[in-house]
Amino acid sequence: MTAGDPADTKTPGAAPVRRLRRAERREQILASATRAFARAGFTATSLDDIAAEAAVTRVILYRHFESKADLYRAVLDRARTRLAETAGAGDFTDAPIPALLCAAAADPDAFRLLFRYAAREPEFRDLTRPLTGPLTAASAEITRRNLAPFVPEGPWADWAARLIPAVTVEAVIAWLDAGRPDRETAAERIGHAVHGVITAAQPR
Amino acid sequence: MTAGDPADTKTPGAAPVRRLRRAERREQILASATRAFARAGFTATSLDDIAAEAAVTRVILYRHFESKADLYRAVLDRARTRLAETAGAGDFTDAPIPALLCAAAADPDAFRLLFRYAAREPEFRDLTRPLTGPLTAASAEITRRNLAPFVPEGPWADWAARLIPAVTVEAVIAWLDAGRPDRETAAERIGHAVHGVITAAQPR
DNA sequence: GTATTTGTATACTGTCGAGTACACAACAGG
DNA sequence: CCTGTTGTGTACTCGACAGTATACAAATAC
Repeated sequence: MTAGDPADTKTPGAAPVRRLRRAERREQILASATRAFARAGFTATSLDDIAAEAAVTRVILYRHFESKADLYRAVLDRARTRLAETAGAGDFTDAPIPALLCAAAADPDAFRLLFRYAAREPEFRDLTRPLTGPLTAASAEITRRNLAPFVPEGPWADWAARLIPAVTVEAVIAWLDAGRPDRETAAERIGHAVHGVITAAQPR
Repeated sequence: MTAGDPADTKTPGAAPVRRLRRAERREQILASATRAFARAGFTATSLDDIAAEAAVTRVILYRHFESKADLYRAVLDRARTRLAETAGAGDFTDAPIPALLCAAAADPDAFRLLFRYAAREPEFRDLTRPLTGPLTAASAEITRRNLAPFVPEGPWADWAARLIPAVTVEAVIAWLDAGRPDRETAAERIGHAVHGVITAAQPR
C-alpha cells in the first residue's frame, strides 16, 4: 500500500487545527496499545483488545496505522523514545541504573513491553532489534568492559555478560512490582546486586 | 466428545504389544511438542508446527491428545515430572540450585518452557499454575524464610522475594546458553549471586 | 486370509482475527 | 446551505488455524 498518506497531500496554507486532534487520538491509541501489548505481548493481543482499551473500534486503528505490525513498531518506537527521554540524553553509558529506574517509573508499561516481551518474541526480533538493540548491545558492551578487568575471557564471562542485563531488568521490574520504594536506594541496591553477580563470576 | 476411547473397550486378555508403540509415539510427540512450545510459547506455536517437529501430521496429534490445550497440559506435566525426577525427590527445599541445574541440564527445553514461557502466559495461568505453582510458591517461600533473618518485612523484602527466583532462573538459563561449563562451579556461583541479592536487600 | 488395532494422509467445517468497503457524523470554508 | 476534510461505526472478505470425518496402509490375532 503506497497510497499517499493524507497528511502529505495537503495544501501548505491549510489550518492545522484538525491535525492536532488527529495527533491526540494517535497518541491515545499508542498509549492504550502499549498497555494492551504490555499485558500479553504482540501475538496474544488482538486489535479488538487494543481498540477496546482505547475505547474506539478497530477501524480507527487503521486510520492511524497501516497494520498491526506498523502499530506495534510505532508503540515500540514511542516506548524507546519516551524511555530515552526520561532517562536523560538517551545514553545509558554513564549511570545506567538510575536512568533505567527513572525510565521505568515514568512509563512502566513501555518498560515492561520493551524489556520483557519485545526482547523475546522470536518472530518479531527483526522488528524489535533496531529498538532494543542499542540498549541491550550497549548494556552488554558495558558489561563486558566492566567485566574484563575481573573475569577472564571464557564461558563464565559469557555467563555474566548474559546474566547481568537480565538481572538488572528483573530488578527494576521487581522494584516496580514492590511499589517503587525510594528510587535512590533502589539504584544503590541494584548496583550492589549486579556487583554481586560480577563477584560471583570471578574464579576463586 | 464422550466417544469411547478405543483403548477402553478392549478385552482384558489382549496382548499389550501394540500399546507400547502407542506410548512411544505419544512420548515422541510430547518431546517434539516441548521443543516446539519452548521456541515460541503456546499461542505462537501451531499444531502444524508441532506435527512437523514430530514428523507426523496434525491428525495424529488428535489420536493421542484431545485438544491443543490438552497436549499443552500433558507437555507441561511431563516437563514438571521429568524435571522433578532428575532434580531428586521433587522437592527443591534442600539444595534448590544444584537440583535446578541438574534438571535444566537433563531437559533444557522443558526447563525453558516451564520457567520462561509457562509462567508468563496470562491466559493460561490457570493451566500452568497447578504445575509451576508448587515450584514457584516453594521457592518464594524458601526465599522469604531465608530472607527473614536479614531483611525486615516491607517493600524491600518483597523486592528481594520477587527478584531471587527470577535471578536464579535467569542464571540457570544463562548457564545453559554459555555452554554449561562445570555444573558444580555453576551452583556455587549462582548461590553467590543470590547471596549478593540478599545482601543488596539489607539496609545499610 | 480376514478382522481388528494402530499409524498415516487427505479433505473438510467452523471460528477467530486481520484487513477493507462503504455509510454516517461533526466541523471548517465557500 | 453545500462541500470537503477528518473522525467514527457497521458489515463485509479473506486467510490461518483448531478440530473432524473418512479413507488408506501396515501389522498382529484368529
